[in-house]
Amino acid sequence: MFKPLDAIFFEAPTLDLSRDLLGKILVHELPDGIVAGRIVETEAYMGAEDRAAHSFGNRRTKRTEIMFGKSGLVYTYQMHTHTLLNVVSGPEETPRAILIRAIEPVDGIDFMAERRGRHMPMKQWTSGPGKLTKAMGITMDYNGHHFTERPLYIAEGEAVRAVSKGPRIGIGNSAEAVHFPYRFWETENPFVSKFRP
DNA sequence: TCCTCGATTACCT
DNA sequence: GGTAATCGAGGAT
Repeated sequence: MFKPLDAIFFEAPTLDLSRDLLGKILVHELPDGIVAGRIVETEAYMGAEDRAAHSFGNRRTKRTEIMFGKSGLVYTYQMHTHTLLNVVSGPEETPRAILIRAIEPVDGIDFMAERRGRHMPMKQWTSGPGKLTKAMGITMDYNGHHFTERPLYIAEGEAVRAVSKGPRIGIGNSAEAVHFPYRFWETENPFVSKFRP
């Protein structure tokens, strides 16, 4: 059914990879079945030169260590009460990452409905970085896992129709980096996260 | 040790 | 539009 992409896919330059991830399928294989969603929104964090990145100035700590590893690794971290999911990018020692901000549910609809609450409109199940990890059952335990390996991986999907780009969300205290156009999304896809005022 | 704050979300008014 | 939730990372002391 779904098959992990080869590791070479993740070796593209970070901004190219951010765009290439759109349309790909994020898959989580669980004992009870498969949960999968098509990636429709991403944000690039450009490491040493990017004030909004955790690894700005090559800051190397227990938390950011994984970003210095090879491309395609999973970087998860906690934001308040939520888990956020990133794809490590760039060669080793270049601490870049791509935040997966939204997916469009493809498989495991019942599982997602159960986890997000059956009364919530489907549009709101996965339209945000914290929402999609909850919907798909992705936890901090996957930090350091690789996206080419089961049970959590990225597979080929239906190509995007059109791509938009613009400034990233929620990085208000990042000086000049606030304006960098590092957010990518599929134009007019209803599962893209809403801009936060 | 102590303090501040966050790559968010949901619920309140 | 405002804010609580909720806790560890990161920097200051």
